[in-house]
Amino acid sequence: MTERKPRKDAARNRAAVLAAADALFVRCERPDDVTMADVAAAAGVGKGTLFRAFGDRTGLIKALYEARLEPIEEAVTAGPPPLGPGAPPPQRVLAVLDALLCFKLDNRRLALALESTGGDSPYGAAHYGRWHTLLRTMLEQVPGLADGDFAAHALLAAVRADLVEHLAGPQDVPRERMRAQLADFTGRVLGAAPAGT
Amino acid sequence: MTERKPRKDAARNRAAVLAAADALFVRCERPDDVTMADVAAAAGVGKGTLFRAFGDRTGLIKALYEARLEPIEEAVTAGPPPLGPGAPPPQRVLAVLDALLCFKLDNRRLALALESTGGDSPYGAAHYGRWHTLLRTMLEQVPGLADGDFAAHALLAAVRADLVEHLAGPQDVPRERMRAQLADFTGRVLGAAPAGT
DNA sequence: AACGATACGGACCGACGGTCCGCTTTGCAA
DNA sequence: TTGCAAAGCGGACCGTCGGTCCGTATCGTT
Repeated sequence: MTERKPRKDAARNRAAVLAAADALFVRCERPDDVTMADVAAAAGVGKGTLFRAFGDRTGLIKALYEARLEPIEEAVTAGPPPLGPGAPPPQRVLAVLDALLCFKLDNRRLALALESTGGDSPYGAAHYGRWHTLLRTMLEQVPGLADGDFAAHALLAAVRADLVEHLAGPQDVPRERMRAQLADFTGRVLGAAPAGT
Repeated sequence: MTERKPRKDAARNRAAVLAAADALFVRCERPDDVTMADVAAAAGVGKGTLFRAFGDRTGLIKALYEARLEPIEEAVTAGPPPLGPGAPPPQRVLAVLDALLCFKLDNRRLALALESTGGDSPYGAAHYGRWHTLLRTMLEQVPGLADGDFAAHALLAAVRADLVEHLAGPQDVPRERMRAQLADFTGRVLGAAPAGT
């Protein structure tokens, strides 16, 4: 309805901006020494173009983030178990959180940029709602868990970008160790009692 | 050694700034519509004074935060159990996290300001290290918990200011409910098997 | 009283996110 | 091919904010 196909140059510029921003975020130390002017310059584009295409800084970061995240969301909604649907809830929760952790490790700066976008919290972003709903739904199928809603929030908090950055960076915790730690922690939440049914 | 007693007006101004900033942070919607100029004006002081006393914005917020936090740290290090030393680790972990949650509920805007101080993450702040060490130490005495270090980080992440804000604000979760949720979640981490010894 | 040390305060600066508007490009249609 | 309106471009420009600087006022000591 309200769909209007963009002009060719607009599409090209949008892509150029995304690519440039991506590269800049990878190379930067802290996310906010990538300025909008930097991105525009690196993309060979005026600032006006950049802001028209993405609205504001947050919009640009969100667009980048969603683009990177898409394969994972695809794998979760339509891929094979244990990530995809069909796996028993506990295993799938483990798998989803692990995937999320790996994603943040692979996109540290970008995730950091998104979550530390001053002003609005990460909890306003659309994708957060999706992850939370998914986790909550699965957690509610775990017997004995009183409150899936809060548990979902808390588990997601365990893979927040700045925590991951803190551990992977200054603390120098290796990737596999972090994954194991997270899996252990999550396992406890899912039911520390190893016996069952 | 490097201690020099401050001049009387300096001390008075410092106090005025702290009080003014405190009031402004309580009344504000988002932490960054309290500007340094606002604080200076509200305190009846020039910007120069403000920056000389606290270094920068982060310094001011940290000073405020630590001041507010002091009673709780006191209660933890020297008060009666279960918050103070002497309580068995699981109960004390519960008590500490509950105290922390209540603190963030009572100081939402301030905590938010501190943790969203763009640039450096919350993990650089001194008090974070203190809480983490305390929790880790206690968690390591809980049997079956493989990694107290990560668990401590993850539990602290569950009471992060913006999560608390998200739940208490937009989601309108009542205080007591949040406390119960956190306690339940923490209990699971500590050992979901309620039976035992 | 007088004088050095200390602190004050607001004009000033540089940076950044975001806007505006005259000019260029695009793509449709005659 | 040419003409033309709409869509898009880009960089000068703006307001705001954190932070600095330095001439002036205050303190407290002798």
